[in-house]
Amino acid sequence: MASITDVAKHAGVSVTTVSKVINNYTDVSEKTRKKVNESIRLLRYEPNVVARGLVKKRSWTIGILLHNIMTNPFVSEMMSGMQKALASSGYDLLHLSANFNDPDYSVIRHCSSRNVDGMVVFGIGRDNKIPMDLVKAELPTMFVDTDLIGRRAGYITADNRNGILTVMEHLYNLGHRKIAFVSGYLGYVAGRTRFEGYQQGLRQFQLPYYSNYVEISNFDMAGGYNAMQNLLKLPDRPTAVVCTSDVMALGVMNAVTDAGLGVPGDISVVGFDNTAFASIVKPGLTTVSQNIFSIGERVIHQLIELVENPDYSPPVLVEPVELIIRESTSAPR
Amino acid sequence: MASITDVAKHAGVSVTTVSKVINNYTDVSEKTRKKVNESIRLLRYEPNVVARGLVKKRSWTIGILLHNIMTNPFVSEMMSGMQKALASSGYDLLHLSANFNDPDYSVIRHCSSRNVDGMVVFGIGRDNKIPMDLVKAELPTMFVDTDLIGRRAGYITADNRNGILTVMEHLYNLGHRKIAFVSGYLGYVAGRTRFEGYQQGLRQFQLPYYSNYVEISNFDMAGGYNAMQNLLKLPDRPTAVVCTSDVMALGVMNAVTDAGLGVPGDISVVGFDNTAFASIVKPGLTTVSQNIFSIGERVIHQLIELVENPDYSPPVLVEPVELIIRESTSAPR
DNA sequence: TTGTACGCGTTATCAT
DNA sequence: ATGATAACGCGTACAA
Repeated sequence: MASITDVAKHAGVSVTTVSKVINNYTDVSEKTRKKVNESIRLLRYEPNVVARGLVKKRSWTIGILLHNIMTNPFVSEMMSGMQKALASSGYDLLHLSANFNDPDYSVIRHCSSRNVDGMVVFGIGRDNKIPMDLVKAELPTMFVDTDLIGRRAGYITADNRNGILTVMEHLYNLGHRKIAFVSGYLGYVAGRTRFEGYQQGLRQFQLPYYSNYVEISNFDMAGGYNAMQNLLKLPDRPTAVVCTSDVMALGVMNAVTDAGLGVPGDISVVGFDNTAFASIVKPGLTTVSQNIFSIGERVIHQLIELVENPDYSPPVLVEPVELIIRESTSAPR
Repeated sequence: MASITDVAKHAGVSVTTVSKVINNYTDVSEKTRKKVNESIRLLRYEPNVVARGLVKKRSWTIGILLHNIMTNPFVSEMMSGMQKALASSGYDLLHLSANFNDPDYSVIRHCSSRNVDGMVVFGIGRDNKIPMDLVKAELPTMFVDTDLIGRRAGYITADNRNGILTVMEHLYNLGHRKIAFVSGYLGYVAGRTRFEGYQQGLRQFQLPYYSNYVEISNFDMAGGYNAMQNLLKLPDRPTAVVCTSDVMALGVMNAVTDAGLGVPGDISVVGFDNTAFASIVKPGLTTVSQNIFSIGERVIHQLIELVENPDYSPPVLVEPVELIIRESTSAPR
């Protein structure tokens, strides 16, 4: 690949002049500009980002750290959104290969070694030191689903609270008064805010809070199944179950069916995420749809803004969600 | 972040000596080595990959080009495999932001501008010029599911042919003699080799080939649904349907059910991919499982080998698959 | 065994 | 308007 020197020689000018043309400096005559551009075209020259980065101490690279990719159904959707936002932005996405088990792995060293301009962090909670390291180092960072902010760090998350609130409203309007809540571990923001939505919903509709109606279990089908089995044992069992994920909701539905009961006839079930399952399962699962694609897009837009503008105030973004009503919810018997 | 100069000053040696220590040269005394390493530790020094890359014309970066991420259910699984293989390899994965619509986008320019060491290409077929550009430029490349090879390019794909062949054997042993084939577009290797497996299976068991039993449709649920509707109209309808994807199989199953027939009672249905759906749907879907995680791992291992060894012969890898038997197949009536 | 000098491809500064 | 020169952080041939 031709270098800037080749172009300079070919055009009969200095390297400096070529650089000026590339970077749209004004102090170069139209005539030389044309000549240089012609040489660039002929030699199929492309500036070397690495060399440029060395002097500018930048890389036009957004680093990303993904943990537990496989267990998260949204990775591909989020990446699609990011890909769209990155297209023709001049930035590429650098998937950092981190060994999360290595105790002396340092994101900061990794990033500065590669001159990474900004970071996206997804699936890594506060229990890990990485987020705080990023915040302290004041490297431009956007967290997804981790409510951490700093001088150069913001975050984005779906509007979990309102999502569950809408679910509660939907169920209340159908006539449900005995509504249970099935969730995975509450340590992450997503879980916590969804639980808050549940509690707020109860208050709003003046329903009592029964701790027996709250089941914290594994964040998968089996977790949902077990949780529902417990709920079915209750003397005054709920007529509706709100789950914090579609997979848990599937487990719940199976438990209901296996107990000889029907969904939604005996018990209404609601999921969260609107994964592909939700529309395929029978009965179709009422659930909350988060626009992950949009989250991916916005993360990148915000991050680039943060990178390029030192005074940009790190945003806290809450992405709206939407209730998708299908067949798994109806009025109670 | 401290630079190599800082370390040299701190240790009271020249920059060269520090460099030699970093790169494990033998011509440095144990004493100075210790001294230098101590300084490195104290200053939390990390060599700058960008500067190093400028000198060595490398980047310790594997570029990846993903097209249509969202429509492919395997991205996250493959990326997990790649992530595992990349951990502690020293390489990071650079997700190239390509504008596929831009006619004068050039992978080669993009790669050489960033000194990308090798490329992984996934979801981009021969109808695009990108793969051939890579082959011609002799940039170390591994294609996934695109059977293209070159002096520095190889590919990896699941053993689609044997996968379908195993399915045919399974159905034949159950007693099926009228076996239909439902597939998406046959332009890609995956589709083509699966079709070859179907044909080979027919020959192997001395079954006739009926073109009416072959339905090419859209690669989604609706496609499967429509295909099955056509098959149901046949005077001598099949007793088993082999699909080239789980989603198409779901569509097929729905069409069977909607026609008042049963799976597997009236018609056995087989999918491909063993996506999460397969085990959740009722009846559970008999399908072929590809080990995408392993494909991801192997792609990276091979590519790194290719990058670091100029004489390494580009591999053609076929990843074994496994038949997962569930409830959607049984002996015909 | 250690260090000097140069080059990698680019941009910034300053002189012309 | 143009160019010579230094610098970015590092690797290496060669000299000492």
